Amino acid sequence: MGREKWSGKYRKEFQICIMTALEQNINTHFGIPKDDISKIASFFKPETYAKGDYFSKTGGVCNKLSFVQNGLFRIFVVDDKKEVTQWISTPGYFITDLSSLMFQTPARWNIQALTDCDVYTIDRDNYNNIGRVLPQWHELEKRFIAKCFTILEDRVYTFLSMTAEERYNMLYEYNRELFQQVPQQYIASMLGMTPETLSRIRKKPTVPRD
Amino acid sequence: MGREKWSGKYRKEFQICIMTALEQNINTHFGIPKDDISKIASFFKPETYAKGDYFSKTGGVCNKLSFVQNGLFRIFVVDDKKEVTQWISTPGYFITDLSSLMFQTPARWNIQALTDCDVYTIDRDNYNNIGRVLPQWHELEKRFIAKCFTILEDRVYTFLSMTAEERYNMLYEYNRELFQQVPQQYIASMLGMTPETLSRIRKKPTVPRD
DNA sequence: TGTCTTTCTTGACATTTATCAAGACCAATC
DNA sequence: GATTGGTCTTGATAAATGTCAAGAAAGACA
Repeated sequence: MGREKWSGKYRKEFQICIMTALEQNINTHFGIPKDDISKIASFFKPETYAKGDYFSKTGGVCNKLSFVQNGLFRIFVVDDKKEVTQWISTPGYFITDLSSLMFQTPARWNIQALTDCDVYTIDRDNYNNIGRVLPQWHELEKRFIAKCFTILEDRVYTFLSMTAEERYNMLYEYNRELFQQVPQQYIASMLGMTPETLSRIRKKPTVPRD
Repeated sequence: MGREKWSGKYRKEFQICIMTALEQNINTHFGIPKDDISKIASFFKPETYAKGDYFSKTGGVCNKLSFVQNGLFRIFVVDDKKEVTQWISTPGYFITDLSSLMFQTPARWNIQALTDCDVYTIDRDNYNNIGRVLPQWHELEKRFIAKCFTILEDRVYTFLSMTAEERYNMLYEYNRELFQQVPQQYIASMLGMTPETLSRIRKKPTVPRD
């Protein structure tokens, strides 16, 4: 689906729709009044990425934060000519290179669109200004980042205590659509195994797939 | 060394000394005026833990945040009667069960003193009040947690891209004292390998130890 | 539709790591 | 100074996972 579609009436509807999803997301993470939610959401502007476009590149500076409305992004680094996929972002999640956005340090991750994507974006200037418009902002964001921290703790735990097969099962239960949407080699990398190993795990009759 | 020592003159000196270390730590993380640093530090009260004491237990609620002045804490969970060590906290670091402190949910981790420990502690009530005394607090804490997030990202990356031996080498370079101070089985677990594997890695002539 | 490219699967084999069990070491205690 | 409990090491073996190479399948595109 080409990007030209997003214009005129379509663009308008897209915008309304995405705002709602973004507002919903903000709502579930932060228990705050509707007004404030709209205030926050109003800082975000619609953007599109074509398949293959980079949202962020290692070494550059990432100066935006985006809510993914539609499409998939892959977060990865290139290490000795091997790519290591750290995560795949699906609709409903935010993407950014956190340390780069917050401390203006070089980005640590490549973030690339795996498909055509619709996002809602806030740039650094506006990002730095939310706190003035909405005094609770820093506290809300603190809580949000703390949640992300907790998720990463869980992720570390999976590597400390689970086998490759167990990690596969966990991801499959949590997000089976992913397996139809992205190349398995990326999922394998993100699970800390080779594509061959993932393929073999999925072949086992005892293991769920598709 | 018994805990009775921490009384009278000793207690006083300990307090001054720990404050300095805490203030120094705050200083390196947040570039803020001396006054504010002291203000923050003044919320923290000295405490001691004896070897084996629990700072936090899974299932309970963790309602404090502590700065480790002296001694070691182990963060772990019990999983199918096996213990999984997530991390070992050394002097200069903060300990807490973040999600439990922040959201008052059940603690996810056990945090136990591996040695007699001196810490500086803030309880939940005071923790929730800092923001009123020091308006920038939430932003500072947000940045601090974001740094912790980044460290965890790196930790995930080590599991995605490195062998057991490489992870050992990395930790050994970063903190070789640890190997003299805590049972190797805990370090092995934290590195995602069995004690036997760690022992064999350390036996190799090509690998640094002691 | 056919061609080209990428991704997935499979097999054979190598390597890494885990498991189990026994003994060595070390430090605390009576 | 023997005993005990905990930890570390070592060996034998098994299991899990990685590597390399080839072919199959699936998608992308003209």
